[in-house]
Amino acid sequence: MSERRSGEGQPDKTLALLWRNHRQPAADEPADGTARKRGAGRRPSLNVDDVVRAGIQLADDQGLAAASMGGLAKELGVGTMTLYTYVPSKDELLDLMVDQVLGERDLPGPGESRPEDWREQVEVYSEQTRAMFQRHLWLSQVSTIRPPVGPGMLAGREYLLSALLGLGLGALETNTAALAITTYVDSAASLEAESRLVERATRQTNDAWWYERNDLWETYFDVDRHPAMTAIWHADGYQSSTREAAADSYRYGLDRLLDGIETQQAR
Amino acid sequence: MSERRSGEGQPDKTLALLWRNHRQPAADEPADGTARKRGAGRRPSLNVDDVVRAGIQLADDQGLAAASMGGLAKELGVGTMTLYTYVPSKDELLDLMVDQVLGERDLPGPGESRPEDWREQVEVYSEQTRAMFQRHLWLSQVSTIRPPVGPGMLAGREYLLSALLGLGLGALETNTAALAITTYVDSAASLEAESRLVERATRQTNDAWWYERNDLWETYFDVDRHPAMTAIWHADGYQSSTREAAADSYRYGLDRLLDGIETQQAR
DNA sequence: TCGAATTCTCGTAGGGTATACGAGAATTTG
DNA sequence: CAAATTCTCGTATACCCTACGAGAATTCGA
Repeated sequence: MSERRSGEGQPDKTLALLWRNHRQPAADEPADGTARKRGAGRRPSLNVDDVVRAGIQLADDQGLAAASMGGLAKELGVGTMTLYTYVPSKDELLDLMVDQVLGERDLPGPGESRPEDWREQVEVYSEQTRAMFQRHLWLSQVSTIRPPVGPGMLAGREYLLSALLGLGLGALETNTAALAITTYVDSAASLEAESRLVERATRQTNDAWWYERNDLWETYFDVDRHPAMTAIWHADGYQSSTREAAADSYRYGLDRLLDGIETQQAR
Repeated sequence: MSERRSGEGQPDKTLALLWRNHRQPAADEPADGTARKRGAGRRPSLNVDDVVRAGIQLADDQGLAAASMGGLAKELGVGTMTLYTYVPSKDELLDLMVDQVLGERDLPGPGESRPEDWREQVEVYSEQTRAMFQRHLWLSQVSTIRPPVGPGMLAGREYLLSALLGLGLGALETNTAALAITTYVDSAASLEAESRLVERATRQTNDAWWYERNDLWETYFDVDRHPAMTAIWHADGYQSSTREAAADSYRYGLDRLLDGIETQQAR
């Protein structure tokens, strides 16, 4: 791996793989990387979808680290290097896995029925994205800086933009708002998933982890240096459950963000 | 490493290391893990701060992967295992590095001068945090689910809470709002840093990366399935620079989030 | 029917990672 | 000048990804 998920190879091949099940290129060329002339030569024992599916399954069940090329090959009952017949590299496989699960979100396409209120439409995006992260906790460990530009990712972007278009904000502001919302929603959902992952890996709840550090407050905490925290503490501002606090702050932040965007409408 | 940064060891030792330069425990016990009785025995050639400083430096210059125990030891001119005299594990070293840079943010403490407007105070937090991520890009690769509970982290939390206290929102809502703000600010700053990191590692700007994928639009993009994206495109809603788009959306999202929180005040 | 061409299969080898263990070196104390 | 104490660090283990190239399977053309 270069450093971590670059997608360096040839972009053409990568795109062909990502869009392999959306036969758009009407040209007679087989677009390569997905369809072969099926003539001479040994028959393949797998196909790309098999590998992607198995990768997702393994990462779901045993964590992203278990979805190594070696582990995956063992799972599929082939030699490690055989996988490279179907997928050019581990990075590209990860791209395929990510776009696959992005596409599994149940978001209405153009023309399909959806809530009337734009805020409720954004809620749908938020809930579907959170659910996706919960189903596939390993997503929280994957960089999204250079996302797989496949059908799954594009469908998500399309839906969110379509939800905001009704606000009549102007093209540039609509796009900016959509970026801000995805930054918030995707990041918060990712943190939620990462939290569960850590709990699973350490076999310790985050509440228990904090509890273990309780003598911090007696031994090291200096009340004079932390008057605000002390005030909140005495006013019962801290919730007992880390998970609930995170969920509440997520909902609160999203609602306030949408409040703010709504106000721009009347500007 | 267990899986990724857990902080499993004994919490007492970990806390003693984190707070090693804040001599609070007035008891005669040397709190262990940081101070020794300095009697018999070979003299140490380093101390904890040396190791932490060198770790930060190396991660800044060559990336987090280069700051391995082996690489760090070479840098310091000692054997790899020597480092374990000063630091119990790689995970704990990372905690120390993180708390160190968290503490480097220039945030006014209690009683120190600061802007009057609460929004400007939040801006200070935002800008200082962004600058920190830019100085130490590797922070974007470190999990914050179980942060180092040291002086640096606590100072940041204290400052943000103190900025929000003036709003008079009630203890619980104040805390929830602070969590929402850190989620947004820290995540966005982290994404910004990660973006630069990827550009550095691949020696390719993100704009160039997108440009390489331009024939997506001709070859695979289906206008009928993506009317909203198409509309935004035709209305010049897309910016040419990825970096600028991210910066704009960051500022926009933070402003709208604070708008929304401000409205709650009058409720 | 039988090369030739094509395509898939996968063992080996190389350069990384963190850290448990235990022997040896350095220093002070009695 | 031993004994006690503390720091130093080589070795060994078990992973990771993937370049390379030899071998196996299959079909096509003559």
